Amino acid sequence: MNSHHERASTRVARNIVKDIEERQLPAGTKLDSEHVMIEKQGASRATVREALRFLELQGALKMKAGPGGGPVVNIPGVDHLAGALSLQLQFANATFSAVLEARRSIYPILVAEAAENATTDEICALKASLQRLYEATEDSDAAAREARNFYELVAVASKNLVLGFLVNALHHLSENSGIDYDMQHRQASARQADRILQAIEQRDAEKARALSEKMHAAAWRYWEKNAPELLNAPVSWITR
Amino acid sequence: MNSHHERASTRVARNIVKDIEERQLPAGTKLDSEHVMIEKQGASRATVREALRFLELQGALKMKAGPGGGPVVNIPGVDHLAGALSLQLQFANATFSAVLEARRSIYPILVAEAAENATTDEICALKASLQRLYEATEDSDAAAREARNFYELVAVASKNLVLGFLVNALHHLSENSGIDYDMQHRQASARQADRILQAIEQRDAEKARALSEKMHAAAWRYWEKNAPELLNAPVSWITR
DNA sequence: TATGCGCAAGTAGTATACTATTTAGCGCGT
DNA sequence: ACGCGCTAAATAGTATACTACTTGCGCATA
Repeated sequence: MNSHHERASTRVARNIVKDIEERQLPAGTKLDSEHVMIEKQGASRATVREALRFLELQGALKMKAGPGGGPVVNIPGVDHLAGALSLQLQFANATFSAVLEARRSIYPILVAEAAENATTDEICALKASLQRLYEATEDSDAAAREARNFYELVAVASKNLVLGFLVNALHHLSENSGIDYDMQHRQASARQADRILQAIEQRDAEKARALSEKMHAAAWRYWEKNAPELLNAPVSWITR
Repeated sequence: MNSHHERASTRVARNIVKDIEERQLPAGTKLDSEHVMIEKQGASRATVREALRFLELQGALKMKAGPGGGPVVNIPGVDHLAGALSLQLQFANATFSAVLEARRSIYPILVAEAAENATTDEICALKASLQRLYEATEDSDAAAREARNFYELVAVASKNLVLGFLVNALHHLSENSGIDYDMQHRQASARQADRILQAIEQRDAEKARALSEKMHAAAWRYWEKNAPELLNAPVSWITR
C-alpha cells in the first residue's frame, strides 16, 4: 500500500504514457488537448501541464500551438537519453574522461556483436556511410554528423537495441564536450572505420573488437594531446 | 538570435542546475523557496514549479512541505536513470530480452575492469557483501537487495563510473520485470559470484570475464525456462 | 483566377489568487 | 517533565483570467 500519496502530476504522466502504450499510438498521433485531459484526468490545468512538460522534456511527446495543434506522440531520440544521462553524471561529478572510458569499454562489444549479427543489407548501408565519411573529412561538422550516423548503423546491425542506445547516448555526450578533431584524425578515423567494417564483413568478431579498441585508444591519445583540459572537465546537463 | 524560443520552464530548470553546479552544493542543501525563485528567475509560479517538478522526477532534488521545507539538493540514484531509460525503451518497443542482452554484454566488461582496478578495501567490501548474499538465499527480497548491493560494489571497484551507472540501471530494470528467482538459482548465483570475486582477487580479468559470461548465460536460460513470457514482455516506464 | 494580406479562432503559455495539506516549532496544561 | 495541540510557514493543488503565438480561412485586389 502506498502510504505516501503519489504526486498528481506523476500520476497524470503515467496515465498518458500508459494510454500511449495500450493503444499502441504511433509517433505523430494527436493526443487529447489540455482541457480534455483536465476533464478525463480530473486534475487542474497546472498539474496536467506539469505532466506534459515532463514528457516533452523526455521526448515522449511534442507540443504544438495553433488550431489542429496540441500534444503529439513522439519517439524520443538518443539526445533525450543523453540529456537525462548527462544530468545524472553532472550530479555524480563525472568528467568527460569517465564518458570516454565507458565508450572505450562498450563500443568494442557493440562492434563485435555487429560482426556476428549484421545482415548484408546493413553492411551495405555501412559501406555507403563509410563512403560519405571519407568524402566528409574536409568538413568537421559533416564528418561528425556522418560518424554519428555510422555509429547508429553499427548499433542497429548489432541487434542489441539497448546497448546501441547507450553507446549512441555516450557518443552524443562526448560530442557535446566541444572537442574538435583535426583533419588528420578524421582521416585516420575513417581508415580505422574502414578496417572495422572489413572485419564485420568477414564476420570476424575478435578482429573487429581489437580494431575498435585500437581506435578508441587512438582517440584517447588525441584527447590527451590536444585537449587534456577537456578530459577533466565536468559533464554538465545538456538540454538539446 | 535564437529563433525557437527556449521554454521558460526549461530555462529555469537549467538555471537551477547551473547554480547547483557552480556553487558545488552538496546533497541536503536547502535551495531557495518557490517565491524566492519566482523573483530571482522572473518567472511565474507555474513555470518555476514545472521546472522543480521535472528536476524532482529526475532525482536532482527533493521537495518537502512544511516549515523548513522546500527544494533540497539530492543526488539522483540509479533508479532515476533507470526510469528515464525505461521510458525511452518503452517508446522503442523494447522487450526485457533486449535489456538482458545488454546486461549480458556489459557486465562481463565491468567485472574484468574490476579485476584490474579494485583496491583491497573494495575486495573486502565485496567479500562482506558475498557473505550476506550467502546468508540471504532463504529470502527472495533480501537476496535481490544484496545482489544489487554486490553489483554496485563491483561498479565502484571497476573505477568506470559511467559503465557502473548503466549496468546498475539495467539491473534495476530487469528487477522491475517481476522476475523471481527460486532458491536453487539464488544459491547458484551466490556460488558464481563467489568464483568471480576470487578471480577479481587474483587480478585475473579474463577469468572473471569468462565466469561472468557463464553466469549471465545461466540467468538467460533461467528466464527462458521459468518465465519465457517475460522475455517478450515490453519494457514499460517505471516511476518508483 | 490566382495571390497575398489580414482577421478570427483555437491552443499553449504566463500570471495571480485562493484553498488544502503537511510539518516544524512553540506553548500551554496536566 | 511529558505530551497534546495550536500555529505558522511552506509546498500542493485548483481556479480563472489574460497574453502570445500559430494557423486556417476568407476577402480583396491585381
